[in-house]
Amino acid sequence: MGFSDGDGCKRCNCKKTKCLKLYCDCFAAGYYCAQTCSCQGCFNSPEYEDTVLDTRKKIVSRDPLAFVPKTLQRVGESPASDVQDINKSTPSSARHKRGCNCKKSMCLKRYCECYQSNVGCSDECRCDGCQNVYGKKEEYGSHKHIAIAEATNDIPEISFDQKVDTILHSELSIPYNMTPFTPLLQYSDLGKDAFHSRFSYGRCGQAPEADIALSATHEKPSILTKSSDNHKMVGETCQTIPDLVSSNVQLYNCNSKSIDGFLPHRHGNDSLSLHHNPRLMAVACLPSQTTKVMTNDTSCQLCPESGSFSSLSSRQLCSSPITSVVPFGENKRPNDLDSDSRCYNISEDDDMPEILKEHPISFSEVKVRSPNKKRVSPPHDHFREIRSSSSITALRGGRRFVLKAVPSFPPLAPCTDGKSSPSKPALNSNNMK
DNA sequence: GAGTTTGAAACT
DNA sequence: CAGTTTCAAACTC
Repeated sequence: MGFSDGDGCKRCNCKKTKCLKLYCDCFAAGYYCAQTCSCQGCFNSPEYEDTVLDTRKKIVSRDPLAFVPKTLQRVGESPASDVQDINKSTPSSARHKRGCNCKKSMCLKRYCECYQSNVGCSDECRCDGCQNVYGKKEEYGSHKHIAIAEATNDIPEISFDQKVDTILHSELSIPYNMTPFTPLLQYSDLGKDAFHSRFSYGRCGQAPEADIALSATHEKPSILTKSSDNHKMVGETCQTIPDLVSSNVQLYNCNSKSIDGFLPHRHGNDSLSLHHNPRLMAVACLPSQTTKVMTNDTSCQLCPESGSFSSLSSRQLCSSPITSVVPFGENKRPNDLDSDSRCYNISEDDDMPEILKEHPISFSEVKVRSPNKKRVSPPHDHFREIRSSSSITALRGGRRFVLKAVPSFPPLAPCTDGKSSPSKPALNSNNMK
């Protein structure tokens, strides 16, 4: 359970776990421990990057959603409304990714993860006597289903684009005041060009940049980092994902050689936005043909109003474990995007790879592993949405959309005062393995 | 600040 | 996979 100081960094007090388990808030949040942590025998520092990475891999192999932000934006509600007053408002449109399991606290204390995240309980919660002031689970259950219905073809007056937008919005919207989150930006050129991109790597507000290059596609991505410190993990991390998750959702940059248009632009110390609003569209893809780009401690938000991605400071974020398939068709049909629209049009992909035309993917292939039987959330509902929305594809020449859930696996973002002291415990492999 | 309670995470 | 243990944060005094 986290506590943080003003700069948004977690502070932990771990004594036994060496800050290498999810008990440790710093570790769980994707941060290295800070000097101000009171932890003992901490291994969660850049010094032990390899150990940290190993541990993270193991945890993710057990629970692909382990490092996913804890709260999700709800369908059909603008996060902007939640942002009006970060300190006072209730992000009523958010919910905890797995729900809580409170028995005694009635979801009225910070023992409750929902309450702690300032979100209401949902029907995914298994809490007893829920009195969550941000919303009792019964209230949210009905709300969600309404929202899902809105995202489907069941409501004929909603346009195709609106439906897509609804889905994208629901998955990408990021309420404030949530768990820090590192977005997973994924890219597929579907066997075409490799691309280069930059992403920032933050230390709770600072953002040393790393250059990465990805090679596509039928293999695990090869990600080269060219950065000053601690960035190797990003590549390693990304490589683990395809093995760990049977499904994923990706951002695609179709036909592009760079995603510069998606580069985060930093405003001040820890506020980022992604400009240039590359046109987005959902495409079909084969899971094996994906390459992933992971950004760091900034999160991307698909802003319905501006039609652009933006990124929020790590402390202000939460996001979904599910991301929509959102390719960047920078050279295609510029008119597809309404200039001021909330919607991203789904384009016909003229140069859609043959393999995609010949091997349509059914939703039966979409699955989300949830090793933690107790609370894996995912995506039943999301996939209901998606499944429903998939009927949309019939409207557009039989295009199939495969939206797969991918666990966010945020690269560690050491706090500004992240530990790098020499007084670290000696690395003992016995402790780590 | 010490002790207790709580529920998530980890383990069996 | 259900039950149990461990853990660290939240809470109380």
